[in-house]
Parts: sequence; structure tokens; C-alpha cells
Amino acid sequence: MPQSKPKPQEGRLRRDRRAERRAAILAAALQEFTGRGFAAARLDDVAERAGIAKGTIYLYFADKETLFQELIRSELSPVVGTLEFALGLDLPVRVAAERAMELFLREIYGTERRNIIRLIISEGPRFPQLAEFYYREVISRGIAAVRAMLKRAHARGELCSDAVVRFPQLLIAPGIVAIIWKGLFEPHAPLDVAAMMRAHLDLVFGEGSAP
Amino acid sequence: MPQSKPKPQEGRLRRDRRAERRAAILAAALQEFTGRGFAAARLDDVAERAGIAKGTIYLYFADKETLFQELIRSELSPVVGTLEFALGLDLPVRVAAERAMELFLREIYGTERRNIIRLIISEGPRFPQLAEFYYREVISRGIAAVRAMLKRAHARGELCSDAVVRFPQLLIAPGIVAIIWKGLFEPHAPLDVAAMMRAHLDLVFGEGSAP
Amino acid sequence: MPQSKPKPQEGRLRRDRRAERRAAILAAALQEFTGRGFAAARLDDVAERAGIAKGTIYLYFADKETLFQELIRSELSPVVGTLEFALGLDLPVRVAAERAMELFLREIYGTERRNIIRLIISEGPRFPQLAEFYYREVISRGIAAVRAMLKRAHARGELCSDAVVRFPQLLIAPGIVAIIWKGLFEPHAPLDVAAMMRAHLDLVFGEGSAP
Amino acid sequence: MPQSKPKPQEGRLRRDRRAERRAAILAAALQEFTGRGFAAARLDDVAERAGIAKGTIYLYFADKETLFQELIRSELSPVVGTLEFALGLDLPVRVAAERAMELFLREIYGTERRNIIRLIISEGPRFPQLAEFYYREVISRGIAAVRAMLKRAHARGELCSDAVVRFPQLLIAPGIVAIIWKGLFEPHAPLDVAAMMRAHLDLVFGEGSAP
DNA sequence: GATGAATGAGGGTTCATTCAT
DNA sequence: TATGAATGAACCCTCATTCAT
Repeated sequence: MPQSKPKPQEGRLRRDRRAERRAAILAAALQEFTGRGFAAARLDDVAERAGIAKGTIYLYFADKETLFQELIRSELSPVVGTLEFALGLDLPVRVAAERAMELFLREIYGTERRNIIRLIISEGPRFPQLAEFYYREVISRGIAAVRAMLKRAHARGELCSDAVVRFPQLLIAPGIVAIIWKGLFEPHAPLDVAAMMRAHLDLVFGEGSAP
Repeated sequence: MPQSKPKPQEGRLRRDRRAERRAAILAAALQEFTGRGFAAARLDDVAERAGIAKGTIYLYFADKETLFQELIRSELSPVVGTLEFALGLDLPVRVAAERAMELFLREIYGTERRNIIRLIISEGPRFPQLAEFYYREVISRGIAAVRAMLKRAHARGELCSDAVVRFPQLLIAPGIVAIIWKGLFEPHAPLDVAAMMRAHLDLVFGEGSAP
Repeated sequence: MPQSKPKPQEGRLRRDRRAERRAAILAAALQEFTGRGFAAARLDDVAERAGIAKGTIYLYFADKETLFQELIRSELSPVVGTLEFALGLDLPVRVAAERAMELFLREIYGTERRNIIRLIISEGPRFPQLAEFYYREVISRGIAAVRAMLKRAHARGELCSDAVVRFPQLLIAPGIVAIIWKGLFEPHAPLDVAAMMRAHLDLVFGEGSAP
Repeated sequence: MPQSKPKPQEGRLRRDRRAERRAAILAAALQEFTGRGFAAARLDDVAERAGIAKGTIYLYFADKETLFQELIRSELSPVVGTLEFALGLDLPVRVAAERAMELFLREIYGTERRNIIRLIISEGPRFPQLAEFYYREVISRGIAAVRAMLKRAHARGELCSDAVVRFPQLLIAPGIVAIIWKGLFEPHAPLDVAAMMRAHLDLVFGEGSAP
């Protein structure tokens, strides 16, 4: 039995390879779940796309649903921290908003993460546990951060209305619409998302302060 | 053709009964498709909910997909006309917007039609034909109507910014967010949708003109 | 109640109409059973082809299988009598055989009855009752008639071999092959059936006596 | 690709097992298709007879029709070669015919292959592709081989008539009739097929040369 | 009698999950 | 650990048969 008790280095390799595989499965799953929806996605296709055997998936995830939920969780975690950091800098609102918008366009709308949002919107109602996680980890923290920032701005007199303080949802609404629009109507009527979001910021914060 | 032509009364009854059944199937389908999504919904359950036998569905709809598409279409048709009428009245923007908002809350957000919107958002990417139909029959006409109304308002000096003229999507964005929110986060954080939408109107059109 | 107790003439009409419908159903059934086979044929299609409603079939036949069996029986009955008559005439073998061949070509091979034979060959093994009926009503009587005729010929010295007396099947074998060939290979290699059968008669009875 | 290449022995076992299963499915399918016909045969029963689960069939054959067609093809292939070989030996006709007859009785009529012929006769008209394959691979080659042999015999003066040269179908007609007879009338009137076929050969080639 | 809407058992096919290798 | 063949429950759809009109 030559390969009993692997050397420490081997253990390291093992762990790395394991992480790689896990990542490959998650990446493949994102594609398939996005393309077909949770119910219609086939683990066969996930495995093929990840370059592994079907059974291997079950060495990394308990079942299809667990795979789905861990996919959402793994993609979401990094986002929140970044957002909180960006909004905690105590910049002028308009500048902060502009930064957040750029962050959204670059890190979410322009990447596969856009599809994570779409998955949550589409499948969330069938996975209450997931919606709850998403609310707790992303939405509520995001809203809290935004609200804190806006309150400071309001106190400084930078805000003529308290509408977005009471309903921070209004701030990200155009982002949601942009994601949905892209999925549904891109072929029929492309949308200049950056322009739309800037117009929205102008509405909310007044014009002129954009760089 | 021995008595192939039924008596008029019989025909009437037949037609009524047929229409009733069709409606019952569509209503049941809406529930099931909304609750589980297209792929996971079972026609067995649709039949049971409609109080008919499984095979009966196929007397009214060619297959599962046709049922789904006709469901969307049948629910959508009445909406557009109402919207166009409401926006064509040439009222002051703020009043028109207020009316449209009420219409949305009463006729869409407050009814099962809300779920139709959710279905389009969720399943639309997998049914390009449907997304195209929705864009053509609802979105493009809605945008055109909104834009016409806003242009008249802009010309009358009622609008301080042309943002919503260029991107009417910004006007309905809170409505979309409200629908999604209700589906996902209602249990964790209920949202006063009417207040949010009114706050949004204040942002866009300025305050004070609300009744 | 004006139509109670129909006049005798009405009864006549009723009976005629009934017979007509029955015939129409049988004709339609022959087409469908031939085209698709018993199991795959649909009574819907039979009804449509017969120009009646689906349920009406059950006013004339107990079920699908009964319809099938009565179809076979009704088409078979007239054949046997004709055959027995033709072979009972006490003509020279070669002439009798020639006549039988013409009868076969004109009344069976050239008509829809060919398909009845094919149906019996194809479906007979699944309908033992039918095979038994066919054997009793057609095959055994046909063989008896042929054998009687051949014996007389043999006694008269017209036959050099008793092969066909012992195995009358050999006489009709080319007819069977012709029917099967037409169904399977007609498109790839048409067969001059009359020539083949005449060649066969030449083999069996010797040449020169043909008209 | 971690150990994606199985050890040679494993591969061998896998392949053997696979071939065995395939054969078991084909054998079971032959029974079921023969017994009920293509349309009425149930894959459930095929699976049960083969001792496997229903879904397993689909690991070996794309669907019911493919299974059927591959069944026919796999059973047919070996037949043709044997026939061509037997007829290519340049023996006296009568001897060659005797051998072919024995081959037919032993390798076809006396085995399950008889049912393959029956399936082709019964279902061929509904599977034109199959009829075409059968014609191309079996019939046309068989006819060519027979014809070549007969021509040599005719040139040697062994044949008093050219009937079978022009219509080799006449030679196999009794074989076809034998197969059909067995399927339909065996219980009511068993047939001494060997005797019938020998009588037929006597008719065609004259008597006396039989061993 | 005639109709055709309704029924529901049944069959082909898919696919998440398991397990021997 | 990784594989992928095997499983079998589940689901869409068909169609022979029934029955209210």
C-alpha cells in the first residue's frame, strides 16, 4: 500500500485540487442553472461542462438543491463586503452613488454575477431558506449601509428629499430593471444602462455634481 | 349529416361551458406555474386544481408549453388597453402618474396578475417567443404611451428633467422592485409599496402636487 | 311525439342508412388498420374518415377488436364462394389454374382485399380466434377445393407430379409473395406479378397449354 | 483527468458486460416485438424479460424505434454472408438448392430468426427505412446470388425452364409461406415444411437427383 | 340514434441519485 | 477518490371507452 498516509505536501495538493474541482462544478452549475432554470437544468450537463463524471458532483455537494444554494452563497459573499466598504468611505453622496453605480456595472451587471441576481429573482420564491439568506446577508446589510450613508448626507444638507432614506430600494431599482431587461429584451431593444443609471442619479441627487 | 347541427341553446351552453373550463384551467395553471415554475409544475396538479381529469387539459391546449404561453397572453391583453387609455387623457403629469400608480396597485400588484409579471421575468429568457410578444404588446406600447404623455408635460414645463422621457423604464422600476420584493422578502420585511411609489413620484415630479 | 312508431318505409330507410354507416365504418377501418396496424390505428381517425363522430362507432361495434375482427370476416366471406365455384367447374387444370390466377389478380391483388390478406398475416398471430376463423372459412375450404380439382386432373393424367396435390400451399405461395413484395419492396423493385405467376404455372403444369 | 483511463482488464470486463446486456435486451425485444407487434410491445416488459430496469434500455438504444431497427439489423447481417457463401460453391443446382433449403430450415425456420422475417413482413410497411435496408442488404443480394447460380446451371443444361431465373422469388416462396403458416395455422393444421419444400424442389428441378 | 366532451389507465422517456469497480 | 452504468420514480401525453346532451 504505497499511497497510505500521504505526505503533508500531498495533502496540500489534494486540498487544492479539491477546491479547484469544487470551483469548476460551481462555475458549470452557474451556467446551466442560469440557462435553463433550476428545475430544467441537468446534472449531466453540469458534470460534462465541469469535465468530470456525474457521480463526482455528489462527492462535493449533497444533492442538486444543495449545489444550487451553495452556488448562490458562494457568489454572493464577496459582493457585500465590497459594497459596505465603498459606502463607508464618507464621501459626498453623489460621488458615493457614482462609485456604487460603477461598482454595480463592473462587478455585477458586466459579469456572470448578473445571472446570480436573476436566479435569485426567479427561483428565490421556491427556496425560502435562500431568500432568507439573501435578505440577511445582502439586502438588509446593503440597505443598512446605504441608509447610513444617506443619513449622513441628509444631515449635511446634500439631500433635498428623504425619499431614498426611507426607501433605499428606489436607488437600486434601475439596476434590477437593467438586469431583467437584458435577459428579456436585449435582442429587441438594447438599453444604455450606464446612461439610464446616471439619469436616475441626476433625478435623485440633482444634476451638476457628476464628474 | 344527421342532426350534426345542435340546437342554438345547446350551442350556447356548450360554448359557455367550454369557456368556463378553459378559464378554470388557466386559473389553475397560473397558480401552479407561479408556485413551482414552468418546468417543475405538474399538469396533474393543474387538472386537480381545476377539478378535471388530466387528459381534459389536452382538449383545450395542445401541450404544456402552449398552455403556459396562452396563459401569459390571455392575462396580458386587457392590461395594455387600460394603460393606454389612462395615459391618453391629457391630464397634468403628476395626476396622470398618480392614476397610473393606483391602476398598477389595484389591477396588477394587488391581483394574481402580479404573478404573471413574475412568470415573465422568471421564464421569459427560456421562451424568446414569449418575451418578444410581451415586448411588442406590452412594453413597447406602454413605453410609447408614457413617453407621449411625458413629452406633452415637458412641453408644458411640468418636468424639470428629461430623464424619464429618455428612460421611461425609470418610472416603472419601483413597480418591478415591489413585485420582486413581495415574492422574496415579504415574510422578512414587508414593504409599504404605496408609500414607496409615492415617494418615487415625489422624487421624479417634485412634491406638493399630490392630491 | 310525432316520430313515435315509424312507418314501415321509415324503417326501411333506417335499416338502409344503418347498413350504409356500417359499411362506411368498415371501409374507413380497413384503410386505417392497413396503414398503421391494429395497435397503432386510432378510432378517432376511423371516425373522421367515415365522416361520423367517434362515439358512433360504438353503436355499430362493441370495441376496437370487434371492429377489426368483423372487418376481416366481412371482407373474406364473398371470396370463398367465388373460389369454390370457379374450381368446381371441372375444367382442364391449366385452364382452371389460369382462371384462379386471374381471379386472384383481379379480385384480391388488385383491390383493397390485398390489404386484408396482409392484415391477417400481420395481426393473425395476436388474434387466434381470427386465425382459426380464417383457416376454417377460407384456407381449409380453399385447400379442399383445390385438392379436389387437382385429384381429378391427376386421375386424368394431366399432372406429372403429385406435389401440388399433397401441398396445395405451393400453388398459392407466389400470390402470398406478391402481396408481401408489393407492401415492402414496390418502391425499390416493382414486380411483374402476372408474369411471375404465369411462369409459376408453367413450372407446375408444364408449358404450352396457356391460351 | 484523474484515473480516467481504467485498467485494461477493467475495460475488457466493461466491454463484455456491455455487449452481454445489449444482447440480452435485443433477445428480450425480439420476444416482445414478435409476440405483440411493434406498437403494442411494452418496453417495461422488454426490461423485465432482460432482467434490467426500464431506464437501462435507454443506455443502449436511443428509443423504441431504434431498438426495433437495430434488432432487425443485428439479426440479419449474419444471414446474408452464409447464403452467398453456400450459393457460390458452384455445385449442381439440385444439390445447391437442397443445401440452401437445409440452411433455411436449420438457421431460419428452426430458430428465432423466423420471427425476424415475420416482423419484417408485418412491420416493414410502417418502417420504409427498414424495408429499404432489408431489400438492399438481404433481398437484392440474395436474388443476385441465386440468379448467378441458376444461370450457371441453365448454361450447363441443368434447368429445363428459365422461370426461376427470371423470378427467383418463386424459389423462396414456399419458405415464406412456411413461416406465415407456422405463425397462423400451426395449431389447426401442422405443416411438414421439409416435405413441402422438397416437393417444391422436385417441381422446379425435376425429381431423382435428391439424395 | 348521434354526438363529442370527458375520463383515466397506460406507456415512452427523463433524470436525480446510488453504488460496484 | 472518481467513475459512469444502473436504477426507478415521476411526468407528459395518447387514446379506447363512456355518457350527458
